[in-house]
Amino acid sequence: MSTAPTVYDVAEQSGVSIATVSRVYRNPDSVRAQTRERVLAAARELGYVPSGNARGLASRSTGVLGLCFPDYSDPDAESEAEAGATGGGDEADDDAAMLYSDQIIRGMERAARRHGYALLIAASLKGGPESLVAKVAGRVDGFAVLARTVPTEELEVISRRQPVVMLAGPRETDHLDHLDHIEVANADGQRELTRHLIEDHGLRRLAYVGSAEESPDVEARFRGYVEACRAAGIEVGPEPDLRVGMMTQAEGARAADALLDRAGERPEALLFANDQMAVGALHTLERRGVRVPDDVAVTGFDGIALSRLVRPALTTVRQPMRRMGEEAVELLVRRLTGAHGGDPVSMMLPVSVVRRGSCGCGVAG
Amino acid sequence: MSTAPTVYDVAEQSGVSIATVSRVYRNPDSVRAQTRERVLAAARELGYVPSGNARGLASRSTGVLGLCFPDYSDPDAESEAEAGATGGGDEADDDAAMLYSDQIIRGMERAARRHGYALLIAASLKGGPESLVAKVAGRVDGFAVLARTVPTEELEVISRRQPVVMLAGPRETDHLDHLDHIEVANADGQRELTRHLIEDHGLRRLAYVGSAEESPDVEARFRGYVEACRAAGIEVGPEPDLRVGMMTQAEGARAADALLDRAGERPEALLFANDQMAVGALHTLERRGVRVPDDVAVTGFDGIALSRLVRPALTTVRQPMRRMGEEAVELLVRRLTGAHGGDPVSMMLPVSVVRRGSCGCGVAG
DNA sequence: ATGAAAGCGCTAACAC
DNA sequence: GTGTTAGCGCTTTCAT
Repeated sequence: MSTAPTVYDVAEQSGVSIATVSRVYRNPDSVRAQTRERVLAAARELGYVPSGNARGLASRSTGVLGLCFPDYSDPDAESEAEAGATGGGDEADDDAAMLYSDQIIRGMERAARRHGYALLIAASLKGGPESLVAKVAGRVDGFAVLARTVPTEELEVISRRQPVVMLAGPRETDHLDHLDHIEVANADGQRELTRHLIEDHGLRRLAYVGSAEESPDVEARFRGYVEACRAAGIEVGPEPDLRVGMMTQAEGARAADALLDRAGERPEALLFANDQMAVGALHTLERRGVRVPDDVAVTGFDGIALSRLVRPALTTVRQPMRRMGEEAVELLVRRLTGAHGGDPVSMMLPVSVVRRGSCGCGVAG
Repeated sequence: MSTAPTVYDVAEQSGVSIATVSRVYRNPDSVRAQTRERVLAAARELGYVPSGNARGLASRSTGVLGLCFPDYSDPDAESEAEAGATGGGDEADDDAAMLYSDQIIRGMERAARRHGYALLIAASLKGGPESLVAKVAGRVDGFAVLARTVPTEELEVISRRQPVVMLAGPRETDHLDHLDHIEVANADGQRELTRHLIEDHGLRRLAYVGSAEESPDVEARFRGYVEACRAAGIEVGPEPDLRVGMMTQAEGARAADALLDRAGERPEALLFANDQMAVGALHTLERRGVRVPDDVAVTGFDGIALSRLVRPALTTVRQPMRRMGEEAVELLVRRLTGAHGGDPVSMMLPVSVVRRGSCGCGVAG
C-alpha cells in the first residue's frame, strides 16, 4: 500500500489548485463543469479518496453520530441461547442472542441513515485514562450513551462540548443538567405486570428478584412492583426478596433455587427484574419438576428475543429499545441543527406488558 | 458550546508542552507520574477531549473498522413483520425485522470489540461524486462491503490503499484481485434443500422463483437447485420458473399467485430464492386456501428471524451472517497487522438447511 | 470561477 | 523525561 494520494496530487495532475479540488467534492456547482471533470478524472486515475480525518479536522464536523455501550457480554445469552433454547439443537440461532444494545443500534442506524449520518459504535473496554467515550467523542458530532457505561463526571465534561443523550437510567439532576435524556417507563411496566398477576390471575404470594448493583432502572421496576402490591393490599417490604449480582441466567437459576428452598410457603409467582434471570429460573424450575405456570408463575422484563423462544414463553414487559435508538438520533440531530434551545429534553418511552405462557396466559408466541 | 479546548490549552494550564500532553494520552508511562497527574487534572478541569480527527490525521490510523451496505429498506420486512407475523397483534416485534445486515453488524461489532476497534456503519444513500464508500473509507483503517453496494471500479481504487473485504457475491477475478472475499455456500445449500424435498418428501414437480436483478448469490442458489434436480433425473430449464424484481414479500406473494394460475399441473413445491418472498407466498397461499405443506411445500433462503415466526414455520437455508461479520473483521485485522502477504484470501462459509413446517417436516421452532 | 495561504488539533522525530 | 518543530490532508476566508 503506497502512500495515498492527496488533494495536492489531484490538483497537480489536473492543473488546478487544491482549493478547486476541494470545491469539486464539497460544492460541485461552484466549479465550472469542464474543470470539474478534469479534477474528477485525475482523482479517479490516482485513486484519490478524501481523508475523513483531515476533513473533520478542518471543518469541525464529521457526519457521524456515535453510541457507547457497556461490554454487556453475558456469556449465557451469547452461548446458551445459541445452543438452542427452543429445544431443537439445530435451532441454534443468532436471533436469540439479540441483545438490548443490538436493538438500540438498529434504531440508531436507521434514523441516522435517514438524516445522512453514519453511525460509530463502540462497547466499553477497560483502558487507560483514554476511556471509551473519549475515543468516540473525538470522532463524532454527537453521541448517545447507555447509562452507567461511563463515569458521570466524564460525561459532564464532554457534554459541555457536544450533544450527548443519555439512554435509560434516571436523569441525574445533580450535574448533568445539560444532557438530553431518554428513559422507559420502568415503574409503569412493572406495576402493570404485577397488577395483572394479582388481579387477573389471583396470585398474592409474590417474590421479586432484583439486582445488587446500583441500577436506577431496576430500582424503578421494583418500585412499580411495590406500588402494585400495596394497591392490592399485599404487604411488601422495602427491599426485593432477593438481590443477585449480575442479572444473568446463571444467577436467575440460583435465585429460583434459593426462593424455593426458603422456609415458609412457596411463592405463587417469581418476578424477575430482567428476562435473562427469568429464563435461568425456568431452567431451574424444570429441573426441579416445578411446573410453570401451574405451580408457579414466572415473569421477566425487557422483551428480549429469547423470552419468546423459551417454553413456556415468558411473560414480560417489552422495552422499546429500537425506538429509543431512533429518538436518540432525532434528539442529537435536532441539537446539531440548533433546534430547541439550551433546555435539556427528557423523554420517557412507554412500555407494554406482553402476556405469554409463563404467567398462565394464552400460548401466544 | 464554546470552542473545545486543545492540547495547547491543557499544556498551558498545566505548564508543560503539548508533546507531553500528547504523551500522557498515548503513552502514559513515558511521563513522570507527577507531571501526568498535573496534565490530567488540567484536562479534566478544561473538559479536554482529544480530537479523533486530528489524531487520525497525524498518525494515519483511526482504530475504527467500517461496514458499507446497501440501503436494503424493504418496506415489507420493516413494517409487516412488526405488524405481527405471529398472528398476535400485540406481538409486534422488532426481532422479526432483523435484517441480514443487522446480523453482520452484530458479528463485526463483537469481533471488532475483541480487537479493540470501534465500528463505523453506513448504509448507501444516493449522493454526489462523494459516494458512501468514500465517506467510510476516509474514516477507517479498513472496511467490509456488502457485494453490490458500490461500483466495482470504485472499490478497485480504494482497495489499493487500504484493506477491504467483500462480503457475499462472487469473487470478481477481473479487477479485484487484491480484495479479500467471504461468501457463503449458496449453491451447496440450495442443492441440499432441493435434494431434501425430492428424496425425503418425494416431491418432483418443483418451481423455482429467482430474481431479475443480477445477483451472483441468487444465481448460485439457482444453480444448486438445478444440480439437485438433474441429479434426481428431474428436468429443469436453464432459467428459474419465475424471476421477480425485488425479492420482497409483495413480489413473493405475486409470484405465488402467478405460479398457481399457470396452466398445467400445480407444482408440489415452491422454492424461493429468499425468505421474504417465501413469507409473502405463505400469505397468498393462505388467502387462497391452499394448504402448506399439504397441498404445496414452500421454502426460502437466508434464515431470517421472520422465517421461524410465520406459520407454518419456513423451511430454509440458514446463512451464517453473523459469522461472516466476525470473519470479515478477523481478515481486516490480520491485514492491518501485516499478516498473510499480498495474496488475497477467499473463504466460503458453510450453510445449513433448516427443516421446519413449510416443507412437511416436524413442527420445530 | 479560481488561487494563495492560514490554520484545524494532534503525532512523531529529533534535540536537549 | 520533556520541549521544538514539522507536517498530516483538508477547508476556508480573502484576493483576484
